[in-house]
Amino acid sequence: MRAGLKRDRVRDFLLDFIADKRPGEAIPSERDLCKELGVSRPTLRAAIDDLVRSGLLVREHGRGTFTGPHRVTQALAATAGGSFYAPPAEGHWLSRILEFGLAPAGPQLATRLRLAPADAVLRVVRLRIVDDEPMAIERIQLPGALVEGLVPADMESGSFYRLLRERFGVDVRSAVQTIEATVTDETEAELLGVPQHFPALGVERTTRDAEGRIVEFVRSIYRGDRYRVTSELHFDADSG
Amino acid sequence: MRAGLKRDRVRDFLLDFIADKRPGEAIPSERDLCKELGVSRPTLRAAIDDLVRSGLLVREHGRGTFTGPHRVTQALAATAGGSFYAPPAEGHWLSRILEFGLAPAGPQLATRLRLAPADAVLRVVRLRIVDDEPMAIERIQLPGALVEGLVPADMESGSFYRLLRERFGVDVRSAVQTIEATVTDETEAELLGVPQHFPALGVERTTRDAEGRIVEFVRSIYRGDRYRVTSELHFDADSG
DNA sequence: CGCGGCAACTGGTTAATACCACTCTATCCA
DNA sequence: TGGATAGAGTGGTATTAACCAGTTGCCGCG
Repeated sequence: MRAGLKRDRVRDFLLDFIADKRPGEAIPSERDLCKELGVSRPTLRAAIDDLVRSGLLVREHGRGTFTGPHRVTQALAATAGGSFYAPPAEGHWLSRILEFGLAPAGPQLATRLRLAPADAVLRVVRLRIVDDEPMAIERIQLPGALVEGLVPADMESGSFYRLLRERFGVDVRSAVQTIEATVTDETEAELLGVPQHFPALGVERTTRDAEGRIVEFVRSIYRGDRYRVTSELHFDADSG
Repeated sequence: MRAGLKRDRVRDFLLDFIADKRPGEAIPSERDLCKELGVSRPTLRAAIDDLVRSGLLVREHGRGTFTGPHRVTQALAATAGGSFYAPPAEGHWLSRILEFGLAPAGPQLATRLRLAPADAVLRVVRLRIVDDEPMAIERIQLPGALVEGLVPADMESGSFYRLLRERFGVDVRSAVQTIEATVTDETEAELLGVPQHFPALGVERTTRDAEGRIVEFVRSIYRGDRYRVTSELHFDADSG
C-alpha cells in the first residue's frame, strides 16, 4: 500500500511548485493552499515546516512564505590529506569493493530507508583509497529497486552521485549527516593500515532525492589523521 | 520577558525531566503528560518533536517515547540564510572558567585574528559541563577591544553569542568550522574525566560578524562519547 | 496634500477530537 | 501446555475551529 500520507502528498506538490520559481518568490497563502489541496491547515503547515527546516522555504510573519535563498552548493566540504578542498565523494578517489550484494532489508534498515522489510537492499562495503593510502571504509545501503543493473565496477571510481543522476535518474538533493569521534576496531584497523584503537571519524549519512525519498544510508569510518570536515555556518540576521 | 509560549514551557519541562534520566528511560505517555501539564496533545507533540529532532528523545511507535542515547548533538545549519539550529541543551550548559586573561596577540594569533601582534587578545579557557558531567574544553581567543568589561562570570552560563550581540553589539554572522578526530592527552583526560587517549572531537572555529571582521578563534575538544555533530546538506537543484 | 488609523490580509499558536497503526500482554481455546 | 486472539496502551495522522500577532495598503480626516 502507498504511504499515502497527505503531508507527503502536500510536500511533493510544494516541491514541484517551488521547482519553477526563482529564489524569493512568494507561494500562495496557507489558507489558499488548503482550499486548493483539500487539506487542513495544520497538515499543510506540517508540510511547509519540513521545507522550511530544509531551507527551501522561508516564512515571514504577516507577509507570506517565500522560496528560500538560492540553494547552497556543497555547504560542507572535506579536506583530504590536509590541504585541498574536495567534496567527499568526488574526484580522484579509488575504491576497493569489499562486499556487494542484495538482501532483504529487514526491520531496522527498512525503517531507515522507508521500505518494506522484504524489499531488496543493495549493500556495498568499499575501502576508499587516496594516493595509494586507505582513507575510509564506507558501508552503503540503498533500495535495490533504485539501481537495478549496478555492478561493483561502477563503484570503483568516479562520483557515485553523478552515476545515480545520469544513469538512474536519481536526483540527489539533500542529506543529513552525523559526525562522531570513534576509534578503529581490529578489522577496521587492518583495512585502514593503522594500529587498533586509532582515532577515527564515524560518519552517518541519510540522503534524499528531490521527491524526499531516501536514496541511501551510509555509515563510514575515516582515518583521523587523514581526514577532516570543514563546514561553513551562516547565522540568521534577525533582530533578536 | 519570557516568550511565554506553551510549547516552550513544555519543552523546558521535558528538558528538566530528561536531565534526571539515564539513556533509554521512558517518559510518561503523551496523554498523561497532557493532563499533567494542562496542554493539548498537538502542543505537547510539537514540543516533543523538537526534542526528537535534536536527538534527546526517541519515539517508538506502539511502545512509548524514551530518552535518547546519552549524547548532546549539535545541529549545524548548512543553509545560507536558513534557520539556525541552536544547540538543543542551550540553557543547561554550564562552564567552569579555567583561564581568563588579556595578553598580546603574538605573531601567530595576530594572523588568525587579523590583528597587530601587539594588540590585546582575551584568552578564555573553560570547561563546559552538561548535566554535571564535563563535556568539552573550549579555548576561546578574541580581540580584547571587542569585549571590554567582560568578566569571567559572564561566560559561566547562557549563550555567548547572545551576550556578544546584546551587550557588545557584535553581530555574529558566519563561521568556518573544522572537525577532526583526536584523542585526549593527559591534561584533557583529567579535566574531562575520561581515560587518557580517549576518543574525542577536535573542533576549530573562526567566527565573523556582519562586516566580515573576525570575532573569535576557538579551539575545542569534545568527549567523543557524549558529543556529535549533525548537519543538513543541500545540493543544487540545477539540471546538469 | 499628508498623515493617522482602521481593515484585510499574512503567518503563529493552541485547542478539542477522532481515528489509524503498532506493540505488548493477558486470556481463552484447542 | 501451547499458540492464537482480543484488548488496552502507545505513538501517528488528520480534522475543525478559534484566536493572536505582525504587515500592508487603502481611505478618510485634518
